[in-house]
Amino acid sequence: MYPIHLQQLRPQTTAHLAQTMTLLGMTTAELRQNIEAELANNPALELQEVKRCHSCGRSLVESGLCPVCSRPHNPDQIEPIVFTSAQQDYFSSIGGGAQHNIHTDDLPDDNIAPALDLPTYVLQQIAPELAVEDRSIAAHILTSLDDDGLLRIQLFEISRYHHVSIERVIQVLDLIQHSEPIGVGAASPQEALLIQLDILAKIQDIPPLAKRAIETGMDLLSRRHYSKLGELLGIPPQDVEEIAHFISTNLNPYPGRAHWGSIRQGVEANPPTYHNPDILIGTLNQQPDSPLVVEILSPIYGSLQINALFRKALKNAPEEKSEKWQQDFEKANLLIKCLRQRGNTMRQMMTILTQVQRNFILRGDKFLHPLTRASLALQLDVHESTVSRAVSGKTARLPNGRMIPLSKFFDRSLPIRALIREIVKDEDNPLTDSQITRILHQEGHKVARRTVAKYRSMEGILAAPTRQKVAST
DNA sequence: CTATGGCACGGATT
DNA sequence: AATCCGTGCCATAG
Repeated sequence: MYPIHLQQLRPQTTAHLAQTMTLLGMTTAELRQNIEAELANNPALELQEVKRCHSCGRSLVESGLCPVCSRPHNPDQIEPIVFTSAQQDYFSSIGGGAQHNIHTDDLPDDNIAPALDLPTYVLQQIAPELAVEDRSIAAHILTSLDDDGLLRIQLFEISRYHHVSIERVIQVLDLIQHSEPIGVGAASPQEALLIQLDILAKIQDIPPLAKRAIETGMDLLSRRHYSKLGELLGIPPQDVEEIAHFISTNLNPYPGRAHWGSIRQGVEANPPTYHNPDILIGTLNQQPDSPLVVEILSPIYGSLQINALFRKALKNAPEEKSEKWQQDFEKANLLIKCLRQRGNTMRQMMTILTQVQRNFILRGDKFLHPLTRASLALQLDVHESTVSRAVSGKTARLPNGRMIPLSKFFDRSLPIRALIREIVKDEDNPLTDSQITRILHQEGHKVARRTVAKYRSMEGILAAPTRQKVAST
């Protein structure tokens, strides 16, 4: 149905097949570790580094404007960033200083950005605006972020450590807080919300009292005591509800946290994890009807190839080394091939996924198209397990900045859960599960009453009798 | 008596 | 083959 012609590469040997499978099952971050390990102990493998734009991570051809992020490139900005030793360890261990972009001789894959973790990601954005002297301050701040992307240490500690004025630290921090994900480096969830709100206010209308609600009624807000909050602000509960809804859909108190959050039995049970995206999905120039742009992030930065010297040496290798070298050579070769294969599979998969799930990506949970891995495998003409592996563990960042696990594309229950959320939101007085079930049936969703109850609790919605009446009748 | 949540079973999915 | 998920039945809470 969909024209895909990327099928040229088929695994030929069992070894090839096996390794392709393992690589496919890996996250970009895991893969990076693997490649780095392989680079370290296989002399046949060589990495040709590529200079990259610090703001968007694209490889750099010449100076001038970066074609992607349209910020000025000039060679001065490309100099390596220097950190104190501890930070340097950190950044190099996560690959911040050395991200590499795979490509092999005949596959110039240049529109692949490196996979980043939070500190590196932010750093790259602010690098162009960051004075060289301030880099160590930025690094200090970024390495001190907690898992939620919040800065829990005191500012004066930083200023004292670097012997600079606190104002300067604040300047740097400000820069950080205003980059993606907006609000990173805030001292508290509250502050993060305020920053986000501020920025949002410049782009669109926001509820007038949203700011005061966050400032004065933060804990009421987070505990969902809307009626009390209403009293505090002097407005009816419906308005509070509206504000709360606005906040929960547009703002994120934990900027570093992946947004898909823990949906387990009502309460947030499992600790939220921050994942680096493996895939970025974006829209071209914000136009709603423009095609979706998909980037499959590459684990390394540079091009991976067989070392030419090694190749030469292999031809007239000493007898006792010959076999070992040959092995190394084949291993390296295999790795490169498999990586290419992996990228290929991912690309094919994402092509279809973005076509099928376009509405979901742009318009939200309600529009998720029911899809199983099996049916996708059929379209791609690959084995089901291939799709399974390609999906497992991977995460994607949507155009609106939300992070979702790739498996969400296959979640049957999602659209129905979204509907339930909506139904309950609009209800006048609490609807029982069976009533909700009836409404869903009218909408054409066949689900059992019991199932509705499950979804409802998954969404953190209380049972009907416990739910407070919203309507002021 | 009604609405819910727990447990467990079977079919689908991976 | 293992796991997940929807569903039915039943006990219990209101």
